[in-house]
Amino acid sequence: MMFEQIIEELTEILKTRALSLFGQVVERLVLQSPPRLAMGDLATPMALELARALKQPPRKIAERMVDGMALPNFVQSVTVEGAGYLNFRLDRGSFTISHLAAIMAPALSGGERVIVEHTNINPNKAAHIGHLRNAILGDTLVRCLRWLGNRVETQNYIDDTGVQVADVVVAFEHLLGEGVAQVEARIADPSLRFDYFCWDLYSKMAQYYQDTPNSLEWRRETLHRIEHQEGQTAKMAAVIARAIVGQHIRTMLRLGVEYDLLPKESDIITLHFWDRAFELLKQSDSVIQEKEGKHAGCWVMKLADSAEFEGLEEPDKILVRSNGTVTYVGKDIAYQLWKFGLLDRTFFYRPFTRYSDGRVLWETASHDNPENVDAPHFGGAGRVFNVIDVRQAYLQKVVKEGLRLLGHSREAERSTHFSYEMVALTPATARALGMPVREEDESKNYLEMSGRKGLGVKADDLLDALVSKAAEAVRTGMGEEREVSEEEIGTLGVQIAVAALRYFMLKYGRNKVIAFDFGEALAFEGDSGPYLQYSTVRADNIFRKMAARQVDARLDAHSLNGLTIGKPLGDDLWEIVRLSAETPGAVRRAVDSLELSILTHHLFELGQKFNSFYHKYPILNEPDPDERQRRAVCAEVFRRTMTASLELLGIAVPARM
RNA sequence: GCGCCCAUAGCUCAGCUGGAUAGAGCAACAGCCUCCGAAGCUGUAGGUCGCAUGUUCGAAUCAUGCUGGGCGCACCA
Repeated sequence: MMFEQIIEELTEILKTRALSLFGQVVERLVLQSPPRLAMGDLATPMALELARALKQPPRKIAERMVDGMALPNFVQSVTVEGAGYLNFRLDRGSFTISHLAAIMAPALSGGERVIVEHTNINPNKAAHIGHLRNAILGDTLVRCLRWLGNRVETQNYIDDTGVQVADVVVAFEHLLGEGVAQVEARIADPSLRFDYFCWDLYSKMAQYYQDTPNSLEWRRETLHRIEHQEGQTAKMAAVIARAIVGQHIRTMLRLGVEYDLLPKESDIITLHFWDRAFELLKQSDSVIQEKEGKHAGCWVMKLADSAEFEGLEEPDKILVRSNGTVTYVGKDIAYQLWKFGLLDRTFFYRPFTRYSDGRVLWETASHDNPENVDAPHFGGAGRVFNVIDVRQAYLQKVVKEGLRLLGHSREAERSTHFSYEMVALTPATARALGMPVREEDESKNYLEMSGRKGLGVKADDLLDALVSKAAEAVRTGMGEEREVSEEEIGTLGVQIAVAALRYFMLKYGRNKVIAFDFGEALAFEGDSGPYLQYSTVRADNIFRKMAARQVDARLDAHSLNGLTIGKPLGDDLWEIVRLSAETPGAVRRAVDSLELSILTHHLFELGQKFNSFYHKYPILNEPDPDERQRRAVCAEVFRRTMTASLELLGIAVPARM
């Protein structure tokens, strides 16, 4: 935070100076770390920009800027370099000592109420790696937003009345001829992975529809019964959805992903959220019923007038079908209104499960119940992030436009679609999964996963593979002299596997399609989560060894008060401190741009600098106590920064590696 | 057809609101474990930043137009 403050003060000083010396108002001022450390710690090309307006050589302007300039705390000097850059250097010693006391301190809580909706997997089959990208992006965003002081509520929306659930119900009833009791028996059967079973069943059903088009009538009937909560069919849908959601929650928990609330579509229907939203939309004239044409009888939202939707061949979006049923977008508009507290009704709640720390994961309910009184206040946030892949960009725009048409343009502005590209499979991976790859697909870089075809890598399968590989690495890496229990190997294996997976999903820009390849996902070297863990464990080991050898690191709170650095830090040491100081800025930039890869990339750079330092500058064997102290401070800065930052990524620091 | 996204080293990607000599990882090659544990480190090699024009003191970054690829544009979600 200190570094950001210095940047702020310096920016202010420079702007004021430009105004008083040259009468120039500088709107935006670039002030960033120069490309090489020799050029100082912060630099601005502002004189180059001013040169045009002032018709003076940039260096001359720079020299006038510098002459007699007052500098903020910790800024030691300013020089003019290159074509006319202003380069600032920090007082390395005093900065390091002050920085150490405040590394990665979270912002004070009490900020804005924010809802992040993510995961949102159809509860009809096992989660796959595409869902993992969603959940990991969402969860990491949540962690960063909280660290920045926001009060965040995490929602995982459950579409328990949709076509996908209906299709599995159809398969159980018509393909297998089973009823609710038999489905419940399958769920209770410990030898069966119910979500895996449904994965296969769902793709069989899709195939059946294709071979026997008449069977689509089953889907229509089933969908209707589910939506109207009729009989055994609706019961079965609820039973299936609940069991699968439970499994999804367990899968995500393996990665450290937790939620606050599971809003269910069935409750949105039962509690007539849509009816209310529909009234509002009709009142505002933003939806009309078509009397003729191909949409005759439908209620549509007219989008032709909005600049956002310019050029669309079909500028109208159907919200209510001619048979009177509401589309998904309609329900989503109602849900989005509720999130902002703009719908004059709300849910009932009941606990779905309890996490190991006692925190309750709530689900919505359609009726009052004894536990409802204990539920916290949900919804009514000031800002909403919907983590949904880019293919739904158009629908998310429609939802946003719905808010705007209802006069809630502020909320529309504060609705953010956190979009990201899909996870696809390389042809090699698809083949490895036993999927026939068509000849025309062979030359492609990647193939889209398909739930209907059963083509995809299941989340738990990938995790299992990662865990066993990590455990194996622990086992072989430990050597014989060390006693490691199987239990500890298990723990370490999971921690390392999760690090590899979370980092893998975060390190790519969100607009990049990830062509999933087992080899790359299983990599523990180089630009990877385990690399960061390893570097941190190394730092921890240094201090553990120090304690064991009775060497006082002199880094406790008391010693730090009187700590002096002595000689200034050399470049290799200082670079670590400066990168550490830049980390909060990296978190902020990552959240502002929704590019979480900014953070992983920054931390990787920090890790590299540390590993390099680790080899070059031994600490325990350094004879000079002052030099040893300087190096220890550096290692301490690193481990505190990395430990706190890994927490933001949902990555644990293992006890050993 | 219209809209959005992508194109940077052999492969996978960084490159922050335009700024100083375009950087990593993997793969390749050459080194480093009696020395805080080699999941590591050091070095070598590898680039017409898809193409063209333009804006600018300055363009991988901005604008326009191309080329190639992906995704959307359902009374599915």
